Amino acid sequence: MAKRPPITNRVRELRERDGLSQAALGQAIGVTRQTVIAIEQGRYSPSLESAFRISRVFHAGIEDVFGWEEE
Amino acid sequence: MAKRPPITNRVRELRERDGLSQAALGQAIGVTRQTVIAIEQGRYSPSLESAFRISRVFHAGIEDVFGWEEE
DNA sequence: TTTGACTGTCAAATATTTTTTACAAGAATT
DNA sequence: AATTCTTGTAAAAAATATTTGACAGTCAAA
Repeated sequence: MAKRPPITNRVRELRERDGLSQAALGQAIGVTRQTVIAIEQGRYSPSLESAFRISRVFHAGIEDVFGWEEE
Repeated sequence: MAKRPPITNRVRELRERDGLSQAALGQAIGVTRQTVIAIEQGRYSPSLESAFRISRVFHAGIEDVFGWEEE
């Protein structure tokens, strides 16, 4: 990836709110721990599929978890 | 891609509602015509970034355009 | 009947996301 | 002190998304 995507997310905040480890969240949505780390750190934006799974774990909508920074 | 993703979308419907060609939509969101075709046909799900851009073109939220099929 | 705009397909190449494996360090517990 | 859980890093490989270029069919308009 060239640059950080114009997408923000509250994954870490919500994950800690629910007392989940990165590994546990990864398992819940079907990705590895490293993927969770990369998403939390904003190193890349997840697939739409991962984004849906993540938001559903938190019983939220995608746009409650992920934000769009206008360019 | 192995299988179709569990994601539905109303891109074609909204695009036609707004009288946009596939090429015009692609240009508006910064992807090629072939990418728009593939998304409309559900051959693969877009990146979260493309999904945001698409929904904003239609002045809608992501979940107004893309649907999640529970598995 | 030809031209242009639109949609579709296909294959190969490139870019990005995700996995796998391994190693390291801090905090809490035993 | 040793163990366990958690987070972090890194690099290579694999999977998936996207691009590029080319060719083809339909339809409406000129």
